[in-house]
Amino acid sequence: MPVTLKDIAKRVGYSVTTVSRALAGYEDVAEDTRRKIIMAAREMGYYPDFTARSLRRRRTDTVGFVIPVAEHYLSDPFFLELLAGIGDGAVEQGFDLLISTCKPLGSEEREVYRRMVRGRRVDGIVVARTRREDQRISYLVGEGFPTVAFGRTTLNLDFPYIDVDGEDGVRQAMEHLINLGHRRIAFISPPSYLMFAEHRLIGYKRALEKHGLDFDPSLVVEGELTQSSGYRRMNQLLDLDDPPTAVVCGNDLMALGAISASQERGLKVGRDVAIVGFDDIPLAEHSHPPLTTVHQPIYEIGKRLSHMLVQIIQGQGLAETHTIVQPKLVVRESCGYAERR
Amino acid sequence: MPVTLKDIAKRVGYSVTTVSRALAGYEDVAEDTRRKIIMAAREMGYYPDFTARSLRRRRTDTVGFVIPVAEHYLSDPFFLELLAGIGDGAVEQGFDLLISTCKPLGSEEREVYRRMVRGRRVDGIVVARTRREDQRISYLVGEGFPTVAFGRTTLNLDFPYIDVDGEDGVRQAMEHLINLGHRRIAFISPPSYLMFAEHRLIGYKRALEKHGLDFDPSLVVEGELTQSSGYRRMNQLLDLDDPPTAVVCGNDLMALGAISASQERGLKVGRDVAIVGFDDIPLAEHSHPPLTTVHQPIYEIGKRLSHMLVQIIQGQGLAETHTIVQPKLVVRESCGYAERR
DNA sequence: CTGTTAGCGCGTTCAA
DNA sequence: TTGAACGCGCTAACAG
Repeated sequence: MPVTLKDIAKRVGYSVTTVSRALAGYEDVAEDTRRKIIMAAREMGYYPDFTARSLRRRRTDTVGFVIPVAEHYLSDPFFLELLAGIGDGAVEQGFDLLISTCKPLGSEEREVYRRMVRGRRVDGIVVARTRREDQRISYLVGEGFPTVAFGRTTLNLDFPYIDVDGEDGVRQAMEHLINLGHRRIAFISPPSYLMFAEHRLIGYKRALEKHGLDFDPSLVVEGELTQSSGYRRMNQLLDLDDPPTAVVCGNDLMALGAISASQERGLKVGRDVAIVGFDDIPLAEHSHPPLTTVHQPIYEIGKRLSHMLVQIIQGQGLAETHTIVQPKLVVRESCGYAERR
Repeated sequence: MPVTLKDIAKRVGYSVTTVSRALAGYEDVAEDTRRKIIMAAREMGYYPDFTARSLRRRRTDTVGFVIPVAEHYLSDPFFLELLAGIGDGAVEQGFDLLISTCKPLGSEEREVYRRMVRGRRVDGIVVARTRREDQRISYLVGEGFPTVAFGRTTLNLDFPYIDVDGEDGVRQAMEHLINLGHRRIAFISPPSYLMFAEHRLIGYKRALEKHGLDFDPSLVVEGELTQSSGYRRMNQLLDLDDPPTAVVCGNDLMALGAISASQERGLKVGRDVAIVGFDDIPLAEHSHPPLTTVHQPIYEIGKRLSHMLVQIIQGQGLAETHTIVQPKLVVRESCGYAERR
């Protein structure tokens, strides 16, 4: 049986109240009494009951995060990094992290969020991979529940977020490819229901426009952020009568798939075809050839989101509620730069 | 303000108790009463308070998992898959998942586990990447806390686990390489404090022995399960006066690093040098060349661990408490098999 | 069938 | 400086 305040009280001969206050560090406890109580607590191995404390304080010191898992299980290192950032950020502030996984879109998802919110399971929620009209956000904001998001939405709602300027990221990638002489550049887009698909696509289009290149719809295909879908989409692009010489991918995983597809056809990536990713997951650096990609500081964003969320939970104002982070193109060899040196 | 049982009771004119029972589906409530109560609850948007319920029932319906993060953040897809498995398995049984991250070994880790256990934060814990003398296990078992592990230990303690037969996995890899004609085979080991490092090393040694090959200590180096450490260790091996022609790596990430290192030196992996990994993370299939590796069903193991844990929590007996899963070599191209066909 | 009584363990009045 | 009383929201034993 776990040791409770009552047990300590009985042992030292003080009331539960006094024990509680002594342990909580209240000033109105005699030094001597406090010492005795703390000693006893230590000896008896007292540890406050989390549940009871939560009920009383009306907060759980826990943040929630629901991982949207598209396939039967997830494999995108993006989430692992984000998770680590959120987790570490939470821990730094004395908060725990409650995780659920759930297929995106659909009623099950709604239920998962309701459970967390209405069951007062957590004090706040981090939403990632925002959607254009994100029902999760509208629900959470509607409930007045502390929420922060990685990404924007098209909703006319004010909520705190951090987002990466995907438009600019893709623009950087495009400029680089265009400078290298590419004219037929394809784009393997993330699923279009995701908000960042739109930003990245805009970056693609703007860059074409700016350099007087035509927009060819057959060069834009939609993938599912997985390697295998990148692989399939790349094959599709290479099957075109007039295939692209360069491809910008919606994330690194798809870029890796695209590399595989190219290599299987005997193309040398970086020479015969240029491939650029987005995210800069740890694998990107170690792929073969190393992947040129747009770096976004996922871990740091996760950590910062946690900090923001905790601030909101604790009723402190936020200095910045809408942060746009500038990503940065990391040039490696998959687009041929290295060979030109 | 959230709606409570009391609010409903006031509205329908019954006692809190009756409302509670009606909602919980007890039989001893008049059909008519139940209907009214359920209607009211629905209209008012009632949702049970998780914390209060936990306090009363003395259980949280939550399982805990502490991710051991060696570097400043984690990047091994292994954990993501395991996490997904544990999470899905938990959800299937109506349990939530509480996550913490923590550097392995050291006092901070002990505190994290104490917090979960003594604070009755969770009902049970999953331990992964067991260590030879795993203090986490001895602590948890000592506390009599529901625990399951992915991996064995050298401790003389009885606790439920699932483990992969790493010895046999490496044996399979070695047999394959030896059959292909390799005689100088290196082993990039996981950190030796990990239990599975030992099993895999034994598999390596036994295979050498069985085929009458000498054990050369300079061919065994210890890595840290990351790509960059695989990269460094591989370089070290290739710098030997008499470098190996084949390398078995302690996990896929290190194998990917080893591939990079080899390629940077102009070696063609699969022809000039054979590389085998362990895990079969999704990336393995898509690396270039595709990685020959020992497959272990990480997601399924995670799920099964969750199921076992919940069974223990609910006081049901376990059919199998010590499960050894047989891994299976997946032959791809990094060891040259494909070129021999 | 329904209500009363009685906590779960903790923290916050308020009075002594 | 300390303690008694009270309640967070829910559930369980018991009585009627």
